Amino acid sequence: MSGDLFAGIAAGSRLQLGDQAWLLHGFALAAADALLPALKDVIQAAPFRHMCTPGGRAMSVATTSCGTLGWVSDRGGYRYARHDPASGRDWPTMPAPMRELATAAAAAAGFPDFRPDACLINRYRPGTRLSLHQDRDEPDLGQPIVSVSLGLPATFLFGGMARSDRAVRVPLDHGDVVVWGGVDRLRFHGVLPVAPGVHPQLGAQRINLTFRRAGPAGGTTA
DNA sequence: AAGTCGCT
DNA sequence: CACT
Repeated sequence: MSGDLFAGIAAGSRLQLGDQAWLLHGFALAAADALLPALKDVIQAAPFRHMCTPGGRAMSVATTSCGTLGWVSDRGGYRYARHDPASGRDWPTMPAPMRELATAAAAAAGFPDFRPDACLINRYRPGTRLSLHQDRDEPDLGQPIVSVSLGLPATFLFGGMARSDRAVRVPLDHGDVVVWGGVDRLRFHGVLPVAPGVHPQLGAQRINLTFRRAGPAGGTTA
């Protein structure tokens, strides 16, 4: 079973998920303590909310964002917005410890010049999930996606270029980071329903940070 | 009418 | 499966 492939991964090891896709096991563990207070401030300024898909259904996962651009979804589609539609205000600034972690993780995975301007923050309570999808709303697909797992464990699905392609199941724990870009940038991915549990630091939830470059290539969105 | 960062 |  695929779980056996991942069963004995040492902290700090890098596991290749594709030509340009990596699981960096435990990469965020050291940074997590500095990250969590900053994250708490972000969430206070821009609370989690349930967005609707263009199909008109509410996502089970709750989302918010920080950075100069935030990911939003409604009946009109997916897009990046400069303002939080719930408040009309700018998204909270991306805290430096978050940005630096993302840049370091990208570099460790072979993407040395990652400058994220958006961080989508997803909150998974037990039972919630995210079905297979592509991240394709960013203009510069040369920049990777950096995904940081915090709190409860989950099973990440890493698929192919078509939704129907078989997906690899990747167990993710608090502190794990997945990076994908280049030829793997548009691979379908998702998260299986999160199992009930309580994490010592985060309680009954998993929080995923996905860092992206959502503004123009190389440009200074801020 | 193909596709759904959907659900059962 | 049902909805857009």
